[in-house]
Amino acid sequence: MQDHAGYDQAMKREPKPARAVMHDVARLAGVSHQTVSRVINGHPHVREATRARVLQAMRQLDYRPNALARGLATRRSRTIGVLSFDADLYGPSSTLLGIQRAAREEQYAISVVALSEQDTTGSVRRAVDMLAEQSVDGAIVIAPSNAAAHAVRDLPRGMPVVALEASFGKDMPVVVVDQFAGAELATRHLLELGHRTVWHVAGPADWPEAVLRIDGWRAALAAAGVPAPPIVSGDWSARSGYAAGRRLVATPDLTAVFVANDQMALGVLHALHEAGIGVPERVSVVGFDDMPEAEFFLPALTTVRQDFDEVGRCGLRTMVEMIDGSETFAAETRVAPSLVLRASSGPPP
Amino acid sequence: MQDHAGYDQAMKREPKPARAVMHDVARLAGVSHQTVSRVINGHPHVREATRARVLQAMRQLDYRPNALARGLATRRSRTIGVLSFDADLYGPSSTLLGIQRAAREEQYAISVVALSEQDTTGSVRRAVDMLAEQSVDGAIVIAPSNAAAHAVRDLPRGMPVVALEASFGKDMPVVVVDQFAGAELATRHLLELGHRTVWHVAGPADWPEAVLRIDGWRAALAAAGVPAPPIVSGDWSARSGYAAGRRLVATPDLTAVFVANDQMALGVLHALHEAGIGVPERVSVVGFDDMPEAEFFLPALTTVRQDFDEVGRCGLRTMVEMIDGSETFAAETRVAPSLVLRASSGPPP
DNA sequence: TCGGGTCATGTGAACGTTCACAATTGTGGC
DNA sequence: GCCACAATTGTGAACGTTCACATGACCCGA
Repeated sequence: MQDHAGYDQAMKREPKPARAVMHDVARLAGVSHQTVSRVINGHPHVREATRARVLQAMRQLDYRPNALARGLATRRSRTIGVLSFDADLYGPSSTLLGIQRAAREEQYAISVVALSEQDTTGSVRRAVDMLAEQSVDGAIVIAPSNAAAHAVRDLPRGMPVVALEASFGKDMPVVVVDQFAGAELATRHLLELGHRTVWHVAGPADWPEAVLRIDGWRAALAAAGVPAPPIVSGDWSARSGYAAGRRLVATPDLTAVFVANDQMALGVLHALHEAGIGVPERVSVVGFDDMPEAEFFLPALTTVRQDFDEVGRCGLRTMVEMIDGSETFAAETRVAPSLVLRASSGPPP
Repeated sequence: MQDHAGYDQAMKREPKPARAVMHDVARLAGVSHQTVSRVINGHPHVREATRARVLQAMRQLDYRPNALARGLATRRSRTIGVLSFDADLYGPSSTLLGIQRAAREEQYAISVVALSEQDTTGSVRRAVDMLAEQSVDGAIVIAPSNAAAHAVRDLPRGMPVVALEASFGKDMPVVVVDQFAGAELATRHLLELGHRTVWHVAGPADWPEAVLRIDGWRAALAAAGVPAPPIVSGDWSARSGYAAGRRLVATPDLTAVFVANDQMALGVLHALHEAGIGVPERVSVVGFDDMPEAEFFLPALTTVRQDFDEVGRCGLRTMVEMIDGSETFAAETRVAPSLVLRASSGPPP
């Protein structure tokens, strides 16, 4: 045994302070490990004096419970997995932030896996496996595009799942901003300003969000008895918005454009400016998202505000409710969008 | 015991498929659990036929190893904690993305805690505690501001830490973009265009990054024998940039501004436009970051490009090296910035 | 004075892995 | 035909919690 001790010491590069465990606390406080456990978990039936002694011992040893061991015993990891697609876009990334903030309040840890459109089925599969192996208590999917739908199917059966900003049928709770209503709002606003029709720069066709915005736009036009002009599509990036804008400037009767997100709207503004077309004097532009920068575009962008932070928070709250087994969680939470009026929209020339 | 079985069944709301564990696989394959473990971890000395049988059994039972149990036994969680401050800014959030991508390649899980400037010492402390309890193998701090320095101190001693985009003294590895050089680059560019002097809109004074950019700007001016004009400060937001811009337009001899980030630069552009000052005809503007939108500002923004994705990747790689105990990890990794020339800078009027 | 309850605490067995150490079998050289 | 040694597999004890019970001590009403 002397030898063994020697070996141990030789192996230790630095004499690590060797984290205190529950048993150490118990010994120091003169109680059993179970009593310590009770104190930690706030069980009743612990005498005040004992509790104090235990807490004192915990402080003295700088004890921190080991979440791994706890998770193993309890079959709850208090960790929620987040599967995030296209996390480089404004929407998904701020939704993620909302989730994180809410998680911290609820004392849940968040394990994020960021996937992108280009990920192969294999890599998505592996990412999902990782979440499963970590035995997360549930998964939140920030999944605007359809690619995510596949990923969801690979999650272990019986694991609670919440979808954000998209719905994959009726088998899981969903938190969404009402895209349809938002698009209507924007389009109606332009029509009410007196524009004869409203053009649309859409997002990728395989994103439910993009489709819903198209639908809302169409509905508003239809309600006004106006035929819908052809759609120009982009990939959400400012660059693609610029490309779309270049195509639009060739349109003779163009006076109003509803762009499916702010970044593309920026590109459109750029293209219009380049073509010497004044905004809003000759063409009005309305965006979608209300990213913080939108207010300082040239001109300041009229846009539809989505409260991503709120979406994230709601998503996490719903998740926690599912985990806690209450049967009362909302099947669908709708966050209302709102129109933010700025300088980029005005009456037609 | 019959009773017990009955109780069990009564408790189960849905008959959950009861995740297979290593022992189940072992039984099905007719080997011991240890052999299964060996197969999973790719140990040598397992007969090919046995390995095949085990793999088959794993597939058949849809077995996934339990990372919690593994972590408990092995004292390695294969999880890295990320402490992110101001994750709503472009820089930190894209750095985070780089970390995540790299982590996935290295098969590490990422546990993120997003903190903001407003977080009280207490809430930061609790966040750090959470990471510690999860027994993360190490922590990466995306910590531009000084507030983070405190948090780092609370991490358990002996836990590997890497700081990104900031340095807290010499006790931990650091990955940074050379802010000083970037600022010099921008300032020199403007001077070389013929501007007599260059004004500066700086970030908050308690951010090392902001200070380094100020230093680089000053150094470039000094090298040209030009006295530095007074600094205008913002908080990185476009709004604060706009406010700074409004103050700048009052300056009579203003011909060139170096703004400490792109979002503030957007605000400055807005203010200049509002005041009827042409860019770059009358005033040149250079930003910092090169966010994707910068190319589509009006006019397209000349800026200093930081490769945040690379910073994140390097940070994670360094972290993994530290965890693996190789003594060869870099104490400081410098990522070089580069100047991106666009339309917002030109010769003075 | 006795039973039946709640309070306060302790004991040992899970949870699902890996680790340290056997134990058993096969292989090649002499 | 025997020995040293490697290859292959198995056994039981960790890892640090919580859970299910068991055990006393105490209190209250009959």
